[in-house]
Amino acid sequence: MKLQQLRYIWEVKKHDLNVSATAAHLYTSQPGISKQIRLLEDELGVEIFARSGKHLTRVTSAGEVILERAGEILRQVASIKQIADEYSNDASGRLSIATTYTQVRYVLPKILSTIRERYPDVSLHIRQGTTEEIGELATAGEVDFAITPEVVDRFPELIMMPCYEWNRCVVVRPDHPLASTKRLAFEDLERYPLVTYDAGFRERLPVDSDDETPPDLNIAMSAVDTDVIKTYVRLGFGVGVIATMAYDPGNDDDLVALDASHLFTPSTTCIGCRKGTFLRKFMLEFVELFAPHLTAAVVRQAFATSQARERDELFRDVLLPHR
Amino acid sequence: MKLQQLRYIWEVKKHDLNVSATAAHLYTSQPGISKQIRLLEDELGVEIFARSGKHLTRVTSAGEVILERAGEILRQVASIKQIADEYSNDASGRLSIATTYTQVRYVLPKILSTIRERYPDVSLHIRQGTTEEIGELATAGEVDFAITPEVVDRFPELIMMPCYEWNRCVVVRPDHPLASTKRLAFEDLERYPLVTYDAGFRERLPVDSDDETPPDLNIAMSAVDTDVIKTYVRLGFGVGVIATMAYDPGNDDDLVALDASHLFTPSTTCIGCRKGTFLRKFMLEFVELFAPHLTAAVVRQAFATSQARERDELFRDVLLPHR
DNA sequence: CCCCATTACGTAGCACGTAACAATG
DNA sequence: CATTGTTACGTGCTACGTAATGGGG
Repeated sequence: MKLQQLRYIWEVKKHDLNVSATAAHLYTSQPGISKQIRLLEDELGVEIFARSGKHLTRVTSAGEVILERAGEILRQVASIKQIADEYSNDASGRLSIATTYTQVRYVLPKILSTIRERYPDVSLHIRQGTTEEIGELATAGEVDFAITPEVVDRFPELIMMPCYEWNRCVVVRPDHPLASTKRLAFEDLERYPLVTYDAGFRERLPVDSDDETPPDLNIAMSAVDTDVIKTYVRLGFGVGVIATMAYDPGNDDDLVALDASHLFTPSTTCIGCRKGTFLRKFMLEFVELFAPHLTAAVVRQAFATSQARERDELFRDVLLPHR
Repeated sequence: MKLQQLRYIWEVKKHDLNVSATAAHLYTSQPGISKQIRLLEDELGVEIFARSGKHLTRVTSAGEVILERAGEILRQVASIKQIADEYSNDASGRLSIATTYTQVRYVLPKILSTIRERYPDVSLHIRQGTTEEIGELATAGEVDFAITPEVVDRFPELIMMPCYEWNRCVVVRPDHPLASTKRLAFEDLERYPLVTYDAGFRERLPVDSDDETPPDLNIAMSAVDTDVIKTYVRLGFGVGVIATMAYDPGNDDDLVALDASHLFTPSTTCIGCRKGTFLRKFMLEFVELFAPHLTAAVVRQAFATSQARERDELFRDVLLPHR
């Protein structure tokens, strides 16, 4: 068994069992991959991929389990390289983050600038996606960190750590009837068409209602991207509901922002990464810059705690003094 | 990075940094190992072993972390082979167990005979040791199963499952004053020298005393091996305290056995194996033979539950109908 | 008929073994 | 001086690339 063989089966699966495409992506020949897979299967005495004639049609049941382990091995190999890099040159490396548009656009710039200053030799890689995609990227080990604008617990391989709570605000054109409202009421929002984040992208608007009446909101338009929302608010499509941190007093003063923190339950932004990830110095610094209570010590402790419940307790204790 | 290189550094560490000895054990040349280790270190840009002159003196700090990951990789590789074996020929393979003398001698024979009948092509491997050694063997992945005569929670990598409770009995020669005792009292034991299991081997005798007075027992002799204890009881060294299951009515009728279950708190025998172990069909059958409530479904669920507390609850529920 | 995996074959690289060397205690 | 790791060197294996072959949809 060779590491390359494991890499090959892993990549072939990732490329939907297309060996040619895999070969192209790995800059190698396709017969080479074919051969190595066959050799591995011969050595193990089990087919990993089922073939119909000359096509790989599906992963066998044995293959499923083997691929899982292979993935784990490849991640460990990657982490060994990280470890080596850390000890040979702790100032260079790679930091990859998957998150949402709002984070990239409004929160990360300042933090990543600081990282760039401190670590000019660390290359930064950002990927955007839905909460679901972010979680999957981190689970697959394709990015180091997942930053989600909500608490997610459906990725058991990830250790998610709460960073900060955020609220929503309402943005309207200055000529909109709501523009002069002092304190926004929920009924105000029901009267006008809304423009806000995609349901499912972020969770549906979490309404803060004591009575259990379902909110009768009219979502006229939704987008994944705060700037798109603002644009359509500017065009008069309706009332925008966005994250408070996405209102930029400098650039957005052609819009009126109204606090809506009393209308919606606050959300919690979380940062997380895969269990077993080797955390490099600059990664720990990044996390601490992003959420000052998540010091290296706290993060290490969270990683040492295998039980989600205990981690929750840890974070509760750590967050308290920061509120 | 090659799998062999990882294997080499792992083995060299295991052989106390002696490359020559490692080479001998792996039936390869020692320059080959030296070279591969150097190559790996060059590739990673970090020394894994610190050298003074021509001797490997210690593992570097980077090496510590790397070796940990390397071990994990090697275990995953082994488990891939297990998986392949399971799918290609689920009736042949290897079953290795680390446990104490009493288990090997009095409990396992019947169970292993059944396994041998059902799976004549499965080779069986038993290793004996103290509770500590058993746990370490299983943690290192050198045996599939650890069977301990007590509950141990100091091996976080192991998933330990309770099997059955057992009590102690007292054995004496027929001419001993206690031989005709109807119901043994604790004071009876205090009057005579005792021969029992090594303290530390099994935990010290767990005394069932309502009053908190420390027991005033006179351990005249201790051994790891029940047969040794019996032998010395036969020679008149004193009163033997052994596990009930270790009294064999057929062979031991030259000794008188007295129930002592009311004098000592019962112990719980546990079986466990390393997290992430791929459990073969015959392994699951073995576990179920050993502890009928630990069916394949229960074991799988235990493995799927990462949190020790939740596992405890699971076992509590599963054990109830069996008591 | 195109796409794709397998087979065939040649080559370059490398892992491994033997032998000589160096350093340590 | 014995033990142990490193360097030097030769060889056989094998991974990989190119080219040709064969099956499926």
